[in-house]
Amino acid sequence: MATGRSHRPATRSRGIPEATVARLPLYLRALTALSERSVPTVSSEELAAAAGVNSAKLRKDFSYLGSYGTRGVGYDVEYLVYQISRELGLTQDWPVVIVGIGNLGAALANYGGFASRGFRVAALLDADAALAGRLVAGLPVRHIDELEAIVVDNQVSIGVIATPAGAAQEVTDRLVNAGVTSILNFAPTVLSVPDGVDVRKVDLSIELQILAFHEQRKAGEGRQEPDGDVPAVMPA
Amino acid sequence: MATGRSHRPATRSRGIPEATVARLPLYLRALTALSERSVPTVSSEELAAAAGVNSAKLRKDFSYLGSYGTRGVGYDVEYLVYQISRELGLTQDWPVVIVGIGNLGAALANYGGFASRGFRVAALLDADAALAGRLVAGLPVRHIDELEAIVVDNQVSIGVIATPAGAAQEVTDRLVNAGVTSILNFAPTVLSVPDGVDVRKVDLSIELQILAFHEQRKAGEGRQEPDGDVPAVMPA
DNA sequence: ATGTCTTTGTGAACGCGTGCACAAAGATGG
DNA sequence: CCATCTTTGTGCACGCGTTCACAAAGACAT
Ligand SMILES: NC(=O)c1ccc[n+]([C@@H]2O[C@H](COP(=O)([O-])OP(=O)(O)OC[C@H]3O[C@@H](n4cnc5c(N)ncnc54)[C@H](O)[C@@H]3O)[C@@H](O)[C@H]2O)c1
Ligand SMILES: NC(=O)c1ccc[n+]([C@@H]2O[C@H](COP(=O)([O-])OP(=O)(O)OC[C@H]3O[C@@H](n4cnc5c(N)ncnc54)[C@H](O)[C@@H]3O)[C@@H](O)[C@H]2O)c1
Repeated sequence: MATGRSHRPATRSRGIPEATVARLPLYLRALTALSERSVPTVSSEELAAAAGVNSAKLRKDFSYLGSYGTRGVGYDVEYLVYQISRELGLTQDWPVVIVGIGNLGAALANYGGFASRGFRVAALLDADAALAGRLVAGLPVRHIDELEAIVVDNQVSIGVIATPAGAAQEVTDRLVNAGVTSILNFAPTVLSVPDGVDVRKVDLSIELQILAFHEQRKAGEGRQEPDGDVPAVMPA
Repeated sequence: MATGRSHRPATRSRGIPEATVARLPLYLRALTALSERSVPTVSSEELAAAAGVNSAKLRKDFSYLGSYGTRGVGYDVEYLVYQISRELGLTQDWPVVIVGIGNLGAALANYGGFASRGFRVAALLDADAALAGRLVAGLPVRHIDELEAIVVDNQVSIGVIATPAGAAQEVTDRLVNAGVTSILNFAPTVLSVPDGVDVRKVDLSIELQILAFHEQRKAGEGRQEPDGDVPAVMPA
């Protein structure tokens, strides 16, 4: 079992900073909207506003991809859509398995934005035998025993985990063993994976707690915390 | 309408760095698990491993909260649970409304991890009149018209948006107008909010695209991109 | 061709976050 | 009371990310 180092030091793959990679999908979404309205070109200022970022940041981000703009005019929308799609690897198909078809897993399976960008749900997996065969979003739920075969046969490299926290590590191990190298984890656990496997997590509970922190600050504005006001428990 | 600057420059509220705030829930989760196993104390090394972070980082994070450790021993688990909870504002109740009770909204409503940490679902709201009154996770779905009254009456300060993208900005405006100052957005749109309102977004599609980017890199290992291989479309 | 005007692409400065490495603090045992 | 051993708390250096500000590039009109 690997130590789950999962924190590569901001890998900067071929010179594209991680922070930039995380924003490319945002730009792509804004550009796609422009494209649908048949807007031919867009300035960094306009596009930045649409994506909710600073325009200098956007220009610098694009500069990592190459010089795709025209001074005095802006960026060609279609061309940029293509370049970003290619950079993100969206010009190819990515088979995905979803494991754990409960409330969340079923919602994910039904999510339209999945297929829209080259992500194809190859299979839905669950340990509950009672679920097996049932159709969710038009796909039959398969039993978890079939995991390895499905991953290998469909060359699945991306797995989505929506099982309870207790099962997440075991599912991860099986996915990784079968050949999956990218995992999107919705279960509230820290996953251990070998080097070379990417894990991203989505954690509702953490997001809410961060909001609560700032909310508390807003409420306590001006009022000074006594700070010595610590009841009861103290360490030996 | 405000410009939706939502990016405060790493606010550093009362000296606690934003990056630290984002990790506190992680520590809290690990500590809670220890607490349930009645472990009295824990070293920074052990806790860091459980939370999947560097131990020096963890110690520095805790140092922002105060000197709660004992050299040669470690940290008192219960005490730390209390301190972090207090810092995050989890010692009080946070009423939350969920807007858009479709696939995702219903899954969120059913999510147990919600109530477990002081977040109480005050109401479920949807525009679909056919849904009104139906029970989801034991709560009746209320019509969106009741939004303002519910927010005011329950002093709701946190809103969760799970509507289609097209409705998200309008829902946001209404929430903010009614007094909500923190928003967790699941719809794939950039939201504009006035200063003082926090927005956090959860975007499945973006996460997948980031994974795809790295996946593509792994696949293309060694093989050099010709880079001049750009078909068809070129800007004038 | 030349000048003007717009917008890109980037050099440079700065601030935040991370991790090493170690001194100081305290526990523990004799 | 002293020595030893463990573990914290932090000074420091470094690298990444952000933003400003501006020179250069190109479009467009005359
Ligand atoms: N529902 C939410 O909104 C939400 C939000 C945030 C996080 N989460 C997390 O997502 C996960 C799923 O949440 P949910 O509400 O859908 O739970 P759920 O109980 O409705 O669904 C879990 C599913 O996983 C299946 N499962 C259990 N063990 C399995 C295994 N070893 N292999 C394959 N499948 C297995 C179960 O049969 C079940 O169908 C949980 O970890 C939860 O904490 C959920
Ligand atoms: N399902 C997922 O896994 C998933 C994942 C990522 C993002 N999202 C996003 O979350 C949102 C919801 O997804 P979903 O799959 O639950 O969609 P859904 O269509 O199942 O549910 C949307 C719900 O919002 C309600 N609604 C529409 N307009 C409204 C309004 N103005 N006010 C209040 N309610 C309104 C609809 O009646 C419906 O019940 C979408 O924006 C989607 O892109 C969903």
